[in-house]
Amino acid sequence: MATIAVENYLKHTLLLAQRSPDGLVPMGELATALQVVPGTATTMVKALADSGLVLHEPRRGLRLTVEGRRVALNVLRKHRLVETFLVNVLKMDWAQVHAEAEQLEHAISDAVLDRLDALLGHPATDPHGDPIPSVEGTLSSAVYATLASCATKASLRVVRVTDQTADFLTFAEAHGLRPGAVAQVLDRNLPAGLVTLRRLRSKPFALSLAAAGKIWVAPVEAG
Amino acid sequence: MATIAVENYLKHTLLLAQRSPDGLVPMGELATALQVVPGTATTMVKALADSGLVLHEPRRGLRLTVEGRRVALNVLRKHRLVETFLVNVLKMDWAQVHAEAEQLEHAISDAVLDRLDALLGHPATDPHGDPIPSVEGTLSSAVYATLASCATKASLRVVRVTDQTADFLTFAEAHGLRPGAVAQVLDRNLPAGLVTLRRLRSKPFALSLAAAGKIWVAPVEAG
DNA sequence: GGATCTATTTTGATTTGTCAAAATCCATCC
DNA sequence: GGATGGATTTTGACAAATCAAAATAGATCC
Repeated sequence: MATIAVENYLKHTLLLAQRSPDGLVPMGELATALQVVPGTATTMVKALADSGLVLHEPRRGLRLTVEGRRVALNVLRKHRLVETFLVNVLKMDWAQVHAEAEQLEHAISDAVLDRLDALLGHPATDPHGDPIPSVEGTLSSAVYATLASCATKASLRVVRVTDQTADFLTFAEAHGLRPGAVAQVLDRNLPAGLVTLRRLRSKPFALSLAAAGKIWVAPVEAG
Repeated sequence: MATIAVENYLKHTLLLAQRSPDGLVPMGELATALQVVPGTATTMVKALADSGLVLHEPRRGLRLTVEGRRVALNVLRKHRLVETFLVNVLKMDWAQVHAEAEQLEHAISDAVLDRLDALLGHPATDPHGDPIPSVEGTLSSAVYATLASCATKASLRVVRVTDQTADFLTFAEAHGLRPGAVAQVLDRNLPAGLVTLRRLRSKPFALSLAAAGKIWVAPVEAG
């Protein structure tokens, strides 16, 4: 069975590969994500390649094999279902649950995972709006507009918050910016790098373009 | 923070110390419990002693320090609350949950532990009847009679099943021998090493003295 | 097309936890 | 009171994962 370190390398490779068109992940990005020095990543990736979990293209990067992707998706599924459990059942603060899930994702068995999934009603996304991989190994890759790129004035529904930092999530929570919330962009000042926002019946407030880009939104639908 | 290995050494030391009047645990017992060779236990115990978690009395054994006991109780509390959660909430088979909890006990934070404890209604024992250490670090050490030592004919309530082996728990479950069940010892044949038992309205059945000694019982009380 | 810069790899060392097997201690037994 | 035997400790080795720092490969820039 994969060690905790192996699971982490594979999970982060999957997450980084998602934002790269060809699925090739540079060594440096992986090392940064895992908070190890580059040499450590090289050593480990070579070992993963020997185990058939990744393909290593020296000096270019790595990509997951089918088996590596399978393992990575299973870990990600555990992570996101655990987060959902911690928020929906244990009522924990969504800013904390990422750190908790980083540990638990390596400790829960597939049997427990299945029970949790059933208890939670087979959710499609976690509390941050991140898609939960299915048992069969499919992962939604839907792309949405963000508060930095969407049309102004229209009513929009928040669908995903793509920054797991506790500080950012606490800020978002404080302004009601969690999946399901409805808001509209009042103004976007590019030179100043500011977006002005209003939630239903609340006071307008501003946030940076960088922060706004982390909030994914969709048009509000009937019902 | 304590590593997984350290937590396991301390937890098993606590469990073994409970069945020793002076709290001294022989090296060999610890090594057997942890499934390591004796030399490994010696090495590790010396390291634990350097960290102030145990006292090592060379060639005699080891005992927990106050700090070591504190850590061990916290791990044991996690283990038993997780087992309770897995059985009571996720409805898992009580024969499986010990193995699951062995992993999870090292991955759940104190914050999650507190929420779990509240969700479960602050239980005093786990599904096997093993006492759950309190947040304050107290652990019931109540001793009961067993089906191998109790009076015959009297109605008795099962309070604890002290063998976490999946096979044994499956056997016990099949005969309804879980905490709360009521049964009476019909006969005890010492030369044959057999105990004959009957649960309310069920057919009598026999089990070995060794097996009977693992089932703890108390007099049935009114209500 | 050579100098330079940056990302990556290599090298050597460290920590943690483990095993195999040899050495040692100590209680006990004649 | 020395031989025996079982538990414990010591010794030397190893695997996994990491870091620091030197070496190297590639891209880029005049």
